[in-house]
Amino acid sequence: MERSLSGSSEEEMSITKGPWTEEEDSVLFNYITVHGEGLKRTGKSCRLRWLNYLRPNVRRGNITLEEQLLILDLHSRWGNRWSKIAEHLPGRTDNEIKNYWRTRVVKQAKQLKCEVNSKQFRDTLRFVWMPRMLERIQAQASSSSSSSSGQAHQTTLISNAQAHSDPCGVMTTNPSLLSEVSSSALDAHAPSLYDSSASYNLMGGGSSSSYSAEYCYYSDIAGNGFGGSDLWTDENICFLQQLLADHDLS
DNA sequence: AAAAACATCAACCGCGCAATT
DNA sequence: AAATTGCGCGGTTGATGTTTT
Repeated sequence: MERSLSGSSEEEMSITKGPWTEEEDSVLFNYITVHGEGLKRTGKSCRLRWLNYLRPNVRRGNITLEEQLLILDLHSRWGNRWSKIAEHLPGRTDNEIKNYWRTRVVKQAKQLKCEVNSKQFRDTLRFVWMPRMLERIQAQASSSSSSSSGQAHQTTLISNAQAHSDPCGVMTTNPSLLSEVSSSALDAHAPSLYDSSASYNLMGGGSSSSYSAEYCYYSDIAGNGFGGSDLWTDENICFLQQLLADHDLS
């Protein structure tokens, strides 16, 4: 499998293998001489501590809306391939993403009494949560653009969100992060848990007409959308429960 | 104020693959 | 070619912090 190959980034390409040189032995020997064998930790534990905590540029906490959106999207393609997903979120570890998924997304599925992998819940994420997140991201971008340098960024967001008609085009909003999505969306090798004809089209039309139409309906009854800084509010959960109940009737 | 319940997140575990002996 | 060792992954646990009763 690709598992162990997945870490084939530049840094790891330069890893030295094979017999140790005298110089390497010397470096290791000097290091241990200075610092001692010290830690009563396994190599595995040290590695984990370094990767998830001590490594420079590692980011923890406050997962942004853009990151949440990206996680949901990439998870819909790759499932629980946490390390692969993490490659697309600079500074985030697979562990952190996994935790986010379990503590936030799985929790919400439970509240909605859905299986997290059920079509019902995946569709809810896809056609309700993700468009909502996108709206919020756009709203943030436009509100922050009134000051300083946000102007160009906002223009990009809006033009991308409205111009793209290809599947997942809506996702190509943030030049820094979300461009990852569009490139991976074009990757023919990327398996998707969803059928390939579906799309994130918010405006109706396209190949996912039934869900797009539903989304428009949801949008109407949802009024101005989800408020607050957290999308996973009680209010929103109630809304979704209602939504799913209605959906069951049809 | 204390206890219970819940949420979060760092760390551990076992497995499978790859590299090495 | 077989056995051993090392590594990275995903699943899970448990300690700690926070909220609710």
